[in-house]
Order: sequence, then C-alpha cells, then structure tokens
Amino acid sequence: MQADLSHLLDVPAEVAAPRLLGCELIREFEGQELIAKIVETEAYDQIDEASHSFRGNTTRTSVMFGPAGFLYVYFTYGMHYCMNVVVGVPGHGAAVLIRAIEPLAGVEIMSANRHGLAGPILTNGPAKLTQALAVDRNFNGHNLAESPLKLVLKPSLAGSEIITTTRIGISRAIDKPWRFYIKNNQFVSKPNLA
DNA sequence: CGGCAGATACGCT
DNA sequence: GCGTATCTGCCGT
Repeated sequence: MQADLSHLLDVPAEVAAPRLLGCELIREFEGQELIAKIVETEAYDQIDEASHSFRGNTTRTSVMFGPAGFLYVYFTYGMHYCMNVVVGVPGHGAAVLIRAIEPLAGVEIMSANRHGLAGPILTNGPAKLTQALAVDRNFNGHNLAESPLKLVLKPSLAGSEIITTTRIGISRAIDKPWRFYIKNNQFVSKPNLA
C-alpha cells in the first residue's frame, strides 16, 4: 500500500528536493515496467524568480499550486518536456524538477524510446528522462500515487551522499543553492558544477 | 572534450 | 516579438 504522498511531501521545495534523491519512479508502459532511481533534482518556489510559479497561478502553472504528489509537466524550447513533483501545501506554487535518473529496470525499452541510445546519455538530463519514460503533456496533473506512473519514496539518503550546488540553465536567481545530486553517481547531468 | 548554433512552440511583455 | 528549468550535431582543440 502506497503511503499518502501529499502528506509526506508537504514541505518546502528546498527540503523536498534532496529528500527525493534515491526515491524511485515506476512507469508502466506498453505492458512493461520501467523503474528508475532519482539521482538529481532542483527546487522551484513561487518566491523565486526562476520558478514558473513566480508570476502566479496561471493555466500553465496551476498544477504547481495544487496538492503535493502530483506531476507538473511543462514544454520548452519548442520540443522538450520536463517533469516536476509538486510539493508544499495547496495554494503555494512549488515543485521539484527531476533532472536525472538512473535506470533500474526496463532499460531496453527506455533505449528504444531514446532512438537506441545507451549509457548515461539515456537519462542524464531533464528532457532526456521524460523521453526515456515516455512522459509528455498528457501527464501534467497526474497523481503520482497511481498507475501508470508512480513515485515510491525511499529512506532519506545520508547528508554525506548528497552534493548541493546552484541550479542549471536559468538566468535569474542563479545563486540559490537549490540543486541536489547523489555523489559519484554516473547519471548526474553535470557533476562538475559546484 | 568543450563551445556554439540550430531546432521549434508557447507564454508573457 | 522575445526568451526559454534543453538537446543534438558539428566544429575545433
């Protein structure tokens, strides 16, 4: 029985983001089970200029203002999807961007979803992993306690296992230390940046 | 391996 | 119009 996600993720984004490291995503896709471990995350909050929720609750960002444990999927650069886990209390726009995952099962299917590619480039970026898991705009607002895409919480990692850095690919609030990744993990998108 | 341009849609100014 | 929470291919070292 899956625990209630909305209650467990009812915390600020910068607290939820490192908490989600090591947790697992289970995607049922065409009768197959794809499983992956979250290895890199970033926090976004409505008080933060870099967040889509900064300008308020709009059609695009409304999911971020809903209950925790749901998926916020956005489309960017005219071709890419990225996925976030909504966190915090309802009415407050916050979410955690999943930046990288490590495949644990169903790697062949993920590879097929990625034009036959293999290795870290399969899932070491926010738009790469959505492609590998076949997640698109139809998943915006999806409840992560339900099939075909579930989030399974795992015990928190030790602080010594987690590296904290500034976020990637943004032009505002670039100094906030809201990017988190698992130390020495091969699937982290840009391990060098600190 | 690092840097840069191009692809390409959409929300906001 | 413009900028974007990105990726890929192509170039040079």
